[in-house]
Amino acid sequence: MTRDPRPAPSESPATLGFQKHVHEVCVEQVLAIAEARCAREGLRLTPVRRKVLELLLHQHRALGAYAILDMLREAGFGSQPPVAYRALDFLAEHGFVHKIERLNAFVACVHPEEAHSPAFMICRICDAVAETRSAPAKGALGIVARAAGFQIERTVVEAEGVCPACAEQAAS
Amino acid sequence: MTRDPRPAPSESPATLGFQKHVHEVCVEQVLAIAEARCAREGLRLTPVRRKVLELLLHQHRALGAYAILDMLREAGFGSQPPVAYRALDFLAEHGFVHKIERLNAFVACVHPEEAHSPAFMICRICDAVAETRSAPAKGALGIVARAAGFQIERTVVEAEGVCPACAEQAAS
DNA sequence: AATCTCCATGTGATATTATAACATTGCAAG
DNA sequence: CTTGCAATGTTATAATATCACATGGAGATT
Repeated sequence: MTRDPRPAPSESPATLGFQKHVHEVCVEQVLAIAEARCAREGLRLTPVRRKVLELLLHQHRALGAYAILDMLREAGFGSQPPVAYRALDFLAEHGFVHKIERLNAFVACVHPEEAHSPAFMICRICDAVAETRSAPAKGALGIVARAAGFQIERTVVEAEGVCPACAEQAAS
Repeated sequence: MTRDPRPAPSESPATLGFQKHVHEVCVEQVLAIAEARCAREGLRLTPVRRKVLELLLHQHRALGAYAILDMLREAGFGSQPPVAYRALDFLAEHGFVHKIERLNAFVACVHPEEAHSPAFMICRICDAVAETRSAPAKGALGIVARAAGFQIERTVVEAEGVCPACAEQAAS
């Protein structure tokens, strides 16, 4: 059993940054942006890669590589781990998806137009993930790093806690 | 082969926050603090747990659970994964060690006197890890989280880059 | 002292996450 | 056309992590 047993974050019109929104629109928009950027930069958004991005966009939550792999198999793609990992590597390398280190899982990026340092809020109850920006290198950490002579190349910023929907449920 | 093939961070009087220091002193100090705190709070710093903490203190770098397990075996303790993971769980739960999510590995905490939100600088060349404090919930992320209604319980802040020693070596 | 209880440890088995290595395919530049 | 190259497919295996159950030891209870 590689499928995730947790409850999906609320209903299908899910949460983005934990707010309601019309889901199909955001999926289409981001896919269009991704395609445009690939065309512009000479990247190849092949069928597997596109499918993986699409699968992740339909969730505002993190999916493990093996959950993705199951879906790829169902969609008729190869069913061995490297198929999923290679697509994820490509997407992550170009900023279309991010890896959530805390969960060993992946989420679609919600603003792939440009490079950025993401930060995440992860609900420990429903696994919903909201992305926001961070600039840790500009803050206290950046000061410490400069003082120590450490050159920051990349940052991982993940906050774990309870999302508004789950907090409300718990209160009731 | 579960041992890490990377070069150790400089010589044995290693780096703490990437600065030189007398290593034996800091090991002893932290062990003493840990023992005092366990006594005060009724926690049991058993032989395995103490050994794991000691092993980690002798490195200012992250060690994987299986590297630790190898050393435990050599020291005559049990050699199955749960032995290492249980000791690490205990130590992490009480803040004596931290897990570096980016590396799936563990470091000893350098100031276990009190609860804190750690932040790390990880050298991608030598795997040295320096710990500092963070207060991400107080900064930009905290503002976003409050606005979204997200309750932060715990944060992961890890910066990856190049430590001063490795930068110098690369330059030469 | 005997027993009970709880927590820690030991151990075997297995689940989950990730990568190595190599064959195959398909497209595009020359 | 064929050569080269990137992507994909597939087999195998490595690395990380947990489950389940047996054993043991220290303090509390009788």
